[in-house]
Amino acid sequence: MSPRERAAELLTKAVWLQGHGPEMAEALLAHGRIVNLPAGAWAQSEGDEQTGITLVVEGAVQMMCAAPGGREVLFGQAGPGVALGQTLRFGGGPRLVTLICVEESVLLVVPDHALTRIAAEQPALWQAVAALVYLQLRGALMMAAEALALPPRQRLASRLEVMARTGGPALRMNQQALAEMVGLSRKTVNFYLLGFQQAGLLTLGYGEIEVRDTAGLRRIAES
Amino acid sequence: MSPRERAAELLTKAVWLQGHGPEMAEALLAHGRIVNLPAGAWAQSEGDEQTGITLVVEGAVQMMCAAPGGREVLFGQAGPGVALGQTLRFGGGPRLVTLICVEESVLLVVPDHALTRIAAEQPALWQAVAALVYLQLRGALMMAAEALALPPRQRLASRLEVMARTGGPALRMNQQALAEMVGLSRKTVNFYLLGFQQAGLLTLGYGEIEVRDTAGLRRIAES
DNA sequence: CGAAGTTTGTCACCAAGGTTACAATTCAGA
DNA sequence: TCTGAATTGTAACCTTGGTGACAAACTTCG
Repeated sequence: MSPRERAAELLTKAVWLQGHGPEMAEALLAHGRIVNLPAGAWAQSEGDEQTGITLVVEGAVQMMCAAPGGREVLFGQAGPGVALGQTLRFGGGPRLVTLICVEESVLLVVPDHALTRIAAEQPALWQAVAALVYLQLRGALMMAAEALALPPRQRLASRLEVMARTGGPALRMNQQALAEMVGLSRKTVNFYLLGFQQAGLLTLGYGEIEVRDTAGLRRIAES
Repeated sequence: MSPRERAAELLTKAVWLQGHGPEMAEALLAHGRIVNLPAGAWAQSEGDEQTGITLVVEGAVQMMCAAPGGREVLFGQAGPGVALGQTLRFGGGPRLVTLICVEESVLLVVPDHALTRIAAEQPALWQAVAALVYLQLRGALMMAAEALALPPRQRLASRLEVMARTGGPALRMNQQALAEMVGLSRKTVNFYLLGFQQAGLLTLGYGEIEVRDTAGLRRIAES
């Protein structure tokens, strides 16, 4: 299957496009651009296309976010089907999220001006964009709440459960990256991961974590 | 000035409504409802009006969010001018944010069905909603990044700086609430606050914090 | 196969925040 | 004015996660 066909399939299944008919997905495909990127590449780095909607079609990207003090905080990893919406129009300031490919990836990029053009014919596009941003808001808020209120072990379990649920049970990331995502040291993450493995909740590999029992992880997160 | 006039003034200044002309603010006012609530009251608790746009006109509300384990996490406080958009349409699940008045407050509530009605005449409304949600997303992401990456002292300074910048220098909240918002114990927060006061960055009162030097707080947050 | 680089598992030491508790202060209402 | 509730300031003790370092295991590429 070609990347474009794959993107079309992902768009038809996207929650934020439900109820808008196939013509909107087609418009996004028509006005968007398929981008191939090698591992380690920065997405969204060229010219005015820094913002708009980005859909991960194949591969995986890490999501980084700027924090005070010039810190770049790794806060998540996204696989095929995940879309990100961002724009410079509202509120100004620099780009919110930076994407970095952790492996060879294919993205569908629909820049701001393309969105404007689509909206000229399909005003409902903004409703879909609002839905997309709202989904991201939900995720970000949950993450913030977890980071503020959950103790380390529960926090780790919760994030593993979320990532396994949204991106499949096989998580391809090393423990250093995972540690950054939950705000802990690698040592601590390793310690708890070994415990989870002992309990049969997951299997550890080299640069990989296979989640085997999401319900069990959720139970820990809620404890 | 009547609450309705005050709401109109706040709407005309709202970032997320810029570029949409006065008729959109008027429509929100016309289809919205002014609600008076006493201290301690739950906002958004009646019937189908649980979601939509809520604008704080007078007073102050605390924002809570559900975390795993039935925990309700206090993550912020909003004063006049702050708007919240949320909806049950996308992604399902329970309401994202719960509002509780910390003092007698006046809110403008524009429920989902009213938004739909306004959008029938002004399709650009969804663009404004997308902008509003995007503003919230920015805030939530920054909060998550801070919670994950900043050490306690920097985290506290950063949140104080943000709240002083968006809601005025006089923060009316006790140290217990502040501690929950930054994910620390009251003891630790009290310790750092006394240090900040010593450095002349703020003044502590009974249930109140007067920020005097936001630049200084930002310097600490970035250190 | 062999070498280089990455990732994991582990250690001892240490700093730092959490817990629990209590006294002092401030405020609100009778 | 007086009383009770809420809030702040503070203490001792203790758990727990961070730091820095290093060996072992794994992967990859020549």
